[in-house]
Amino acid sequence: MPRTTIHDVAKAAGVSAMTVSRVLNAPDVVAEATRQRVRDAINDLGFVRNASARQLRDGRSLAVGLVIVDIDNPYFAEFAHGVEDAVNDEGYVVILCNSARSAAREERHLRLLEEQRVEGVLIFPVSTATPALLQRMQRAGAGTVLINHRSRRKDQCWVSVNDILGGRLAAQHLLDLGHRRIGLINGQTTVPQPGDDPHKRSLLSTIDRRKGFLASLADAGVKLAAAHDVETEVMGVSEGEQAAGRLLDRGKPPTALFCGNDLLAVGALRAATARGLSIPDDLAIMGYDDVDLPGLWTVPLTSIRQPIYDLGHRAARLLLEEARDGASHQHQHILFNPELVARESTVGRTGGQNGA
Amino acid sequence: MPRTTIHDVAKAAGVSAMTVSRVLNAPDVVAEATRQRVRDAINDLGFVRNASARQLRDGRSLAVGLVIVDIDNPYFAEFAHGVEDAVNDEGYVVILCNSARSAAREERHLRLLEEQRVEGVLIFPVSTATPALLQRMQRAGAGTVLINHRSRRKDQCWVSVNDILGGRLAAQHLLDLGHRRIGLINGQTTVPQPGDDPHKRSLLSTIDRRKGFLASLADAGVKLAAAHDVETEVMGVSEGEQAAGRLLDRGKPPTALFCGNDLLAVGALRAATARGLSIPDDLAIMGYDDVDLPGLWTVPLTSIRQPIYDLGHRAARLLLEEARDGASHQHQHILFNPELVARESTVGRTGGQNGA
DNA sequence: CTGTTAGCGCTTTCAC
DNA sequence: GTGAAAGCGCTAACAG
Repeated sequence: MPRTTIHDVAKAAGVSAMTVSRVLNAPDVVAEATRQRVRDAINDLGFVRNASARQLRDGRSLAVGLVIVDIDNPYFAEFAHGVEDAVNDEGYVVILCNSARSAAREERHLRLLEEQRVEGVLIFPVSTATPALLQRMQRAGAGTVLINHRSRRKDQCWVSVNDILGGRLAAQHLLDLGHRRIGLINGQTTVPQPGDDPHKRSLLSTIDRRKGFLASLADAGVKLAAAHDVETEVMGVSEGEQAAGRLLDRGKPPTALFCGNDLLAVGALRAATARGLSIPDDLAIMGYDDVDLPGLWTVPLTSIRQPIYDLGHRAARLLLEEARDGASHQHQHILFNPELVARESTVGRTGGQNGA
Repeated sequence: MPRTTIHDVAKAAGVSAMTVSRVLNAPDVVAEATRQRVRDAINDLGFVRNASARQLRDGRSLAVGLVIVDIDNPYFAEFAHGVEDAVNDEGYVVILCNSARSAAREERHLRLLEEQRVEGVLIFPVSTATPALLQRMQRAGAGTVLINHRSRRKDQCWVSVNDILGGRLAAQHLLDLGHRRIGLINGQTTVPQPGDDPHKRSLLSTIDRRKGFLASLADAGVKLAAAHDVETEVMGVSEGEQAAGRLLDRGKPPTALFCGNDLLAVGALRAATARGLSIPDDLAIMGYDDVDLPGLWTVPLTSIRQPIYDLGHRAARLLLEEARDGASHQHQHILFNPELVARESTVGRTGGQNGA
């Protein structure tokens, strides 16, 4: 059952293919009567135009690629949501690629996207080879926007959240509450080297959160004790629980704990609760990301909120802009500011000024 | 900066375009020396073949569409994960569409997918107009697989989870524990009518869970009191909390509660805890879906697990199969079985046989 | 083993 | 206002 083409429609309406094309793309230049006849034929035959053919004709593709790191992480779902909304408004379609932190998968995906001649690529880069691959696509006219990976190069757009500021906000909040013995549980923060196994590389955001946190402590003349400074390989609940346990079972435990993401913080809450500590009186705990954790109702968690949906939405618009501007495009670097959301896990039941 | 084409490569390697094409698609039929020369040229020029052109040539598209209902729901993320893995293995790409429960968006997405000439569509249908749209795509050779929507029609593939069985498992579990006064908190279960506002329509899965639950109670000669049978418009935590509150504050509250999904169950846990009830001694609570709720550590929740990733993986493979078979395809209807995961919220600290 | 021809469905350009 | 021709990049079918 072959597809109806523009020529079938033309024949049915007694016009040329060109006229049908015009009805589709510039209806106003076609005479009213003709236009109606063509429209009827389109409906009768159930004609749907072929994107491949249009694309082949004029290069553009009406699709953008989105390469994320972990599809099961709600963070990326929310980001994807923002992207989808933004590009659909413009009639584009999103090709979803889950790199799953594998450099090999990421490269394969990029090749597929390149074959598809997508208008652009939004990517949370994993592999160190990625920027080079992206450059080829850029030269061919595609847009590229890196997310949460402030590239050293000035020749690419990126959109990111100011994690240094986020780290500062966290430290400042705990300092304001009077804490002076503050612990840190975070992911690994060795500076990534080009040769590193991508699976093991530290995320820039993790490094920056620590950096901002330490800077604010230093400003206040407060020291982070080595014993209160723990890093975990994976930033999950059980790792947070173990790390907090080690930290709490030592001589002089901290009175407050900043965790590099919310899952670590949940683990810490769990360890503290298991030890009979009262939150936040014995130990204040805060996280980062402000992820929605529907199960977490016993102790609402103070966190640093990132505007994730907005990040996705803005990045997608930037991408389309770049793809349209072509060579004349000025690469942009957009930095979103995170904000503190104070809840019971640090301020107790009384003072939830920002609580949700 | 125009793209390198197969002809540029041909010229550089001193062969015809056809030979380049063969190196790409059937390397063995090309002489070793020629093959190598062509490969070198491909690398030197950074050639990447154009999917639109191939597609236009032979109809096939190397892309499938995935239309989901709520991208922020982890359920769909896990499903998408399964789909992505399955189709990537075959060199396909996933076009992600978030209908957000809007019939209008869904229809628009389907049109875009049709224009893209995707090989097939995986869809959690929302609009009642959808089956008809899908039929046109089927006639044009695309595969279509409906998820969790056992179509009455035999002319479409579907993949689904046996929610009636799930409801039975839940009831049986609570009955086995000796409960006879059992409550139900569920989403709305009015049978959907074609004319209904899609936003208000009950999900088939919600209806089936109830159906199975009631059937097992009936088999055991146990009645569901009207006062213990509550439906909420939205299946979220706060709705569950309210519903459970109403149910618990009445005369003779149930000793066990089955909730139509895990979020409702979390709300119920919350309401019960707020009233000083001990779980599961004063009240046993169970949910459905077995979603991963990282924040929920105080009372691990008994639930009914759906093989969501597998569902996505299987559905995607079925889709590709259908697209390849063409007219000779036998439509398949696959029903997965859910399983009980017993945890503390019903069996207490001792007997977590399946606990995670 | 390799090359030539033709055409997939659409739209830009130029004519009428 | 409308039509005819040409070509986007690729590959099946048929030579050689």
